[in-house]
Amino acid sequence: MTVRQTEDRSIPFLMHQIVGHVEALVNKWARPLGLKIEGVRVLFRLLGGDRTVNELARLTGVEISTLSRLLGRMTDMGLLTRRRDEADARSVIVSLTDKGRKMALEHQPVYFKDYEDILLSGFGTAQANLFRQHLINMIENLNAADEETKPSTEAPRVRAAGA
Amino acid sequence: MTVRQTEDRSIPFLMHQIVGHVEALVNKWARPLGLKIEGVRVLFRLLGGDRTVNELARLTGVEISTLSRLLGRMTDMGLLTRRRDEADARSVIVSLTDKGRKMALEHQPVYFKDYEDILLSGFGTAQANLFRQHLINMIENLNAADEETKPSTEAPRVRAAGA
DNA sequence: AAATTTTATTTGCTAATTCAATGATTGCAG
DNA sequence: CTGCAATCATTGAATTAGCAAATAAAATTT
Repeated sequence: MTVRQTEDRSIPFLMHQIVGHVEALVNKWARPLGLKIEGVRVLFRLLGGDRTVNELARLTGVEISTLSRLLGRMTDMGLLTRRRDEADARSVIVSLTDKGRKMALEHQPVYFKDYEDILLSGFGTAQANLFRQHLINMIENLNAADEETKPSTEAPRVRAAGA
Repeated sequence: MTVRQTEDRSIPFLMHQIVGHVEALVNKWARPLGLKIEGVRVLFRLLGGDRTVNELARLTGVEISTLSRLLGRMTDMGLLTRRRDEADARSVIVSLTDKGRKMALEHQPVYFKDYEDILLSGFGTAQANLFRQHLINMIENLNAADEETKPSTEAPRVRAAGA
């Protein structure tokens, strides 16, 4: 099994391996709950308060059409509810049901701590914090790279020419 | 878009975001080639020599049945070939065709360097190396965690150390 | 205010992904 | 040698992903 025998030490690939491994662990763990990692993310995210579908997509990294259907399934499971936003009827607000909240609270420590602890085994506090900061810097780098790719901030006006 | 507005600073989640972002970039880049990131990984991996399907699955992190079908598609595209291993007729050996090798060589620098450079922007050499080492340590931690979970067999089945 | 554009969510369609089952081959104990 | 378990790869069937189109409600222009 050991994913060791690799010549590819590129950072993107190493991170891919780690993330894949952790997500496999989470999936395995969440299976008895009838969820996969995306559902787990939604569940715990909602613990922080109600969200619109759009916000959830941004916050969990799940593609929005995928998320829409996932929410349907989780609603069927009785874990959450959807209702129109009265203030802006385009939006749908997603909330946990009591059942969903109970499930989330019960497993919260495992999800938020255990997997990180496995990764950080042998790391000192300072090291861990530095590492976390590096990750945050990388996200900023990626966002910056996106900006460069699409410098159309000023005149993106595309007149509807054809169909 | 900026994936910034999140309270979740857990390391698994941060890494998930980064990996997702990078993979989206690679997918976008690889689209004109008719590939997605899994195909790109297979292509570049084979540059290091022929591999069995099993080895490729391990080395690329692609699930094996997914990989099997992916190899079929890439074979249809003329990028690689499959043949039975004469020594062990259970295995199938995958090789690049000339076309596949040419494609890989042509794009190798982009794949192996550009995305890492984006992530590491603003990092010093020492920082980058330290970060890389941390990632490697994390992979070892995950492998160790796997061992604990399945203490079934005493004998560590470490086969084919250096294929 | 009518027309147009933008934002928010859902759905249709196609392709890809997954788990589980199968077929084929090898390794090994008796 | 024979039977049984393990390994390798593929495939069947059901699920899921992701793009684009559809629907609907604001926001903006004219």
